[in-house]
Amino acid sequence: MDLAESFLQDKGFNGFSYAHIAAELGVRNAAIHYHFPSKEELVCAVIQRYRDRFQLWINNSRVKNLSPLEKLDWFFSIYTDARADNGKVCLAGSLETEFNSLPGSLREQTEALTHELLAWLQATLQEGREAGVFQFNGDPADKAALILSSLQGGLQMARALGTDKFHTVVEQHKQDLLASA
Amino acid sequence: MDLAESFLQDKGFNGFSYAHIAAELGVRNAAIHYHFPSKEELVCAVIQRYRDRFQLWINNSRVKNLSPLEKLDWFFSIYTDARADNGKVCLAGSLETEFNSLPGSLREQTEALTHELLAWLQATLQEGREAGVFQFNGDPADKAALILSSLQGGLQMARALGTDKFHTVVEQHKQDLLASA
DNA sequence: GATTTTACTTACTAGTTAGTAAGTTGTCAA
DNA sequence: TTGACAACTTACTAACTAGTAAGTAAAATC
Repeated sequence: MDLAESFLQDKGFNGFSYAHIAAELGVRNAAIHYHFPSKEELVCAVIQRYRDRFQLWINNSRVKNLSPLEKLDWFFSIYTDARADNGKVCLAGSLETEFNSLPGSLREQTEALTHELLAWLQATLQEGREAGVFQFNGDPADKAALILSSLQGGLQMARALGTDKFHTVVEQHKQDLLASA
Repeated sequence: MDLAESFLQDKGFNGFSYAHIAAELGVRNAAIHYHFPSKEELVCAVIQRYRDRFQLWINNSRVKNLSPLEKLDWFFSIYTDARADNGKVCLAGSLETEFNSLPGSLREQTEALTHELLAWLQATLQEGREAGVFQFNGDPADKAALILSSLQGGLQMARALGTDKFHTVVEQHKQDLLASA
């Protein structure tokens, strides 16, 4: 599952095969089919684990007790770390790009994951604005969609243009949110 | 080439084959290999055509004489139209997601295309700010990267969450840029 | 100690992939 | 009228794809 997740973020759903994972593990194709009968089930389990992990994180007191700005920094660090790890891309973003060639259950998982990321970001933005730390126009839900989409897109853009381009996007977001009215 | 471009935006580089194009055209695989010996050459030609088309557009007086706000609306409309056309995704964004499994020449093309999109957006933002129409913090290059990344990411997110989510992202950008200081 | 279960292996299938070689047909120019 | 060429076709290859069936060895259970 670690390898599947890594390949997903690296090459996309259509970019890796059982053979790639088997080779890396030093086992045969069939060994993976034993644990995950179909590719759909394998990737489904990977996304589910990713979702569970995110829920665990945001419900953990170590994140829950952070200030809005610290929460945002923590969230950004997920993407910065992904970028630092061989230019990996957000799992949700990778799946969305291939959404139209994805089996049904994976579309649902992708949708659910994206909703969960957005919901948390929206709540954090709202919390920060109410605390007077963040400034932005309009609905927190819209600003959350803007930020998440640009994080996902930024990771992809960084592959063509380098890590710096991604860091400036993150910094620009912070500058926009923290600019005094 | 039209079909290849469409498939690229729909399924990604690893998501379509010669057979898909041949079937749609009612010809055999080999007929496409006759015109484009390798998939790399086919996709390379598609990106080159896309780049040429963009250069033609931005150098055409119909776009060149537009106001900064109208230029921005025109740029956004490229993405809105793509979204409206069966949920297609930005060509640059699609290629960047699979960047790590792309042949060398396609990486260079993707890089060049992204640079050209960014450069035009940056110039337009700068022009708008100098004309007093746009307000934003920091370097126009950074704001351009933020906007482009969120357009690319937004198109992908819209696949999972629907067209509305993309429109709110576009509206949010306009609101941010036009907000009186 | 016998039996079941787990985690594999070897060996395979049917379908798809990009790509090639050689033959066919229609058009157009000399 | 001939010949060249463009645009295909049929027929193929080698590699890869997800997925399966049957066999095996070790560990856990009874």
